[in-house]
Amino acid sequence: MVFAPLDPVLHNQLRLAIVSLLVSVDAADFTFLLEKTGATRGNLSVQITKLKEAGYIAVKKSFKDNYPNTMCFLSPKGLKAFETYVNAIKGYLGK
Amino acid sequence: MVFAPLDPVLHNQLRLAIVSLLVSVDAADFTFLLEKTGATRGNLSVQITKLKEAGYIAVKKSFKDNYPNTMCFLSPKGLKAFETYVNAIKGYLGK
DNA sequence: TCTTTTTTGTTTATGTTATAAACTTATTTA
DNA sequence: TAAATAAGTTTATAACATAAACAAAAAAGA
Repeated sequence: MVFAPLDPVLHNQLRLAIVSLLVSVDAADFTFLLEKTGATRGNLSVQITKLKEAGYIAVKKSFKDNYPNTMCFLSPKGLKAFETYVNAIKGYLGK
Repeated sequence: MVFAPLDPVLHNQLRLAIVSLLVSVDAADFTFLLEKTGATRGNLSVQITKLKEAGYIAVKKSFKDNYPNTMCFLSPKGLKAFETYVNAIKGYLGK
């Protein structure tokens, strides 16, 4: 048995949840992510920024119904990193 | 889809690897864990202590062939925590 | 026998991270 | 026009992860 390194960007509860959501929905705004993850706004904001800086997601800011709207999209790099992470951590989970 | 909280004791690469190993071998000494995980001695020492403090493993120190020997065993609490963690993180990994 | 190396760890130092609290800016409602 | 709501961002700080430094005893070499 070998323990593959775990991508530190994804080995974080909230960032992993965000990317996991984006894999299935392909686009999600700040409020949606807030509701689905149960995170605080501050934490969500920080982790979105980190995922963006890592190149794992793209972020488009606009206005929707007069309010700011932050839309997140998974990038190919993010998808690949997620798949790699999933395979890596499975090596830790046994059987 | 719901994102269960991830036990912070286990949501760490080295500690997860240690517990993962102990699930299958049921007893492992310091040197064995060192080789299997590829960790540094310092990091391994610290994380063994944390797992012990969490009550997830038991540690027996003795002498073997004139050298100190640190033996680690998974506790029932540790096994349960590991199983809970495995189920929890699977909810993040999709499909 | 003396000193150098090896073995088996622990302790410490420090840069990083995760998170909530505080703050911001604009909008709607009373 | 004041208060409340919406949608985020910035900042402060405690906790964490890790490697480097340290320690103590045993073995090997000279």
